[in-house]
Amino acid sequence: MATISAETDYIQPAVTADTALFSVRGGELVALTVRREREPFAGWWALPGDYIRAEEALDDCAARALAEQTGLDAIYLEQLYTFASHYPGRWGRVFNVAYFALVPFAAVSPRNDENIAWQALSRLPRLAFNHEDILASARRRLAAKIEYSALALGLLPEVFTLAEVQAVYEAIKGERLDKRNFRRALLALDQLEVTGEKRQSGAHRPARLYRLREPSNLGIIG
Amino acid sequence: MATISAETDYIQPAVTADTALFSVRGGELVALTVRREREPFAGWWALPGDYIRAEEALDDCAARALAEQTGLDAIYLEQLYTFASHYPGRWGRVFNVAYFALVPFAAVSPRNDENIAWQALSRLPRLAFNHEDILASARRRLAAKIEYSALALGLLPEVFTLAEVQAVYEAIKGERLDKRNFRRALLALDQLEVTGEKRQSGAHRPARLYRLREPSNLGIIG
DNA sequence: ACAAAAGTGTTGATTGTACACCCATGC
DNA sequence: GCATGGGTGTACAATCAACACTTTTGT
Repeated sequence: MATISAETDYIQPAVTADTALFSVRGGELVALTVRREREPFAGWWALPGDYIRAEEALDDCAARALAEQTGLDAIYLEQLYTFASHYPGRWGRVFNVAYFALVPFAAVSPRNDENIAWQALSRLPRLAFNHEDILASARRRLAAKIEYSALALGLLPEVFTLAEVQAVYEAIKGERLDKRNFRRALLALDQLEVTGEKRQSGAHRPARLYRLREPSNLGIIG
Repeated sequence: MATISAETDYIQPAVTADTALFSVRGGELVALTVRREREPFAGWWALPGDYIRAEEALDDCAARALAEQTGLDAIYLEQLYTFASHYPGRWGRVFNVAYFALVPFAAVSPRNDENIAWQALSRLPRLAFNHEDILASARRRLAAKIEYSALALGLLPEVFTLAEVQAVYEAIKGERLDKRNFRRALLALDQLEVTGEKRQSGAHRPARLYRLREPSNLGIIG
């Protein structure tokens, strides 16, 4: 490298992994936030995240921060983008490696804590640092990925009705979908199987319950 | 953040931006490498890259390293993935923010230098660090993106024949394409215009020359 | 005249989209 | 018996994939 800068030139920044964790509650897309205790941005809502440890992998750091701060274990975790920020003064240079994660709705709840909250994406409060940008970016990725993967099935509990799946897709895409076309396409993925059970919920015909055939391969379909 | 680690816990790593720069030469997909002068991996081929400067943006760092080390200015540059490596001893923790870039073939040449070389992807030498992984990852991204964007047009010189465009796509996808279907789909993007000129190259009918209509919007089509 | 790449349309298969009614249940 | 969400099929449009011959040039 002919023109590399002098060694003293490169800086010693901090690196964090921060995760945009999505779920669906009551037909709305929601993201998990935790309240910051320390400066900077003490008292603000922020995405769960932490400084990376000395020998830790990035993915492990994201998963650890999530578990420590919220008690949740994501069913899907994927690196999203790295942001470089500069906070003058004692905080200096910070790199945020952003992650994007999903948990099944209603399957597990975060630790009951005033300082942990699901935020509806449609009524998002101001977030610390650049976390609103991270969340927006993660949301675009999620919307893009559900078009060609079975990823959204990761937002579902163990057994579910097809109407629930459709509600998840509608929450993510922000539009209504045709019931017959949706069900046809969904079942064509060949990822669901009927349990044989039904669920009664109101004064109408009970819905068939489904589960994932292979709990593993949510990534790309095919 | 209830359980955040003590401040002394987080580490002070080095951060680099490294770029997988693609082009097409003689119908083959090629990537640019530079020979490293210093340890670690002195003498090995590596992707162009550098440590980030104190107030530099990541994108700027990638572009600067490319310009300084190869004299090239990429027509397209996009962040790809961040890798965390650990090199025991004095090198310590390094984060590589990988970039993915394109330059037109034959449009500009890198500085003439023994220590700069285009490598055919089909005959890639061993690379320093994890740069083979970065290159493989960049190649997957390129292959995925050309399916739904006009990105590959960035690999072309200012004027070009449709056969040349097809050669670029075939090099990236690693398969032969149908001439008629390819041309129909390409022209349907509505990004090309005929120059009126023709290019004679051998004992056969000369080919019409095209250029990009809007040199700007290679990203997503539509 | 022949070799070599340029250029050009049609057809069938697949996929996507729009759309309306009957079913099972609780009250 | 009526209100409620569950469940199903068909027809048309759009897109994709396969395929072969004529044109222009140099030798």
